[in-house]
Amino acid sequence: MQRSITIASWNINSVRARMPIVERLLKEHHVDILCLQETKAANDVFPAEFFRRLGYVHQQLRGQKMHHGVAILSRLELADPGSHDWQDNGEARHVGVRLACGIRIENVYVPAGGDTPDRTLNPKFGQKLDFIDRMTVWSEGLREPTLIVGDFNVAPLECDVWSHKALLNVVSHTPVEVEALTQLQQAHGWVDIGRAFVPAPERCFTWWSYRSPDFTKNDRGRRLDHMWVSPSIAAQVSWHKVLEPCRSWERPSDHVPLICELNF
DNA sequence: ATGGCTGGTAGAACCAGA
Repeated sequence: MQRSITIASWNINSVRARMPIVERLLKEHHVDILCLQETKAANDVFPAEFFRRLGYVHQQLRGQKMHHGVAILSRLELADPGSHDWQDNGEARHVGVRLACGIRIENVYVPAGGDTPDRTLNPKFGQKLDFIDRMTVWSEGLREPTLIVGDFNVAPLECDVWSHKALLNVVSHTPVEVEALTQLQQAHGWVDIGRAFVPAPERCFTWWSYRSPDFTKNDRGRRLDHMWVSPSIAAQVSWHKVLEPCRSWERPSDHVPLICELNF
């Protein structure tokens, strides 16, 4: 068995629109397992053969037409695939697998939550909070060593956004979302790999809006994407990076990849 | 100046993202 495994996570914002830069990521970085979110492709139009040719012959696809969709592409064998419906409406937002070493990989796309941070005015915001609450209940019962990655759509710390004050009432950084994510983290003692390797208050954004003509100019980023690991295997994570340069690649996603290595 | 853009799908003065 391999002594180490490299795992990447990327909200790709349409896998079919990003095939050149996905290929670039996989060729420039040693990635054993790639977790994608927002693939925007039903399974029958997912570019499975493209990934097979790159060596990612083990695949777990959880797609749907138009929106959402997640996938795990792997050079290593994947076992016991599963999918939680934490949204409770059938949307394709989670897929999980077990690796031969016994560790589970869970790949999640938490809903964005709409514009208004009030569940009485905006049902999508309530769905987001309920989604996180269902993940919390799941985490409370979790016994297997697990790495959970994905677009959590919450920037929890003050230093996880370009301006804490400006974003306090903006969905992704509101106190109620941060509280829900904190409860989720505590339910399993999840270790935030991002902040373990880039300690607060160091800048660590993973998303920049498309709306700015030059995202580097004002640097109005947020840390929405995360990798969390069970406390029992936290010491096995040897390094972690946020691949910020990918935001400047041609025809980019608005999110950048996260990558970490697990040792045995 | 948190939408100024981007994608999918339809063929929209659409929807969604966050």
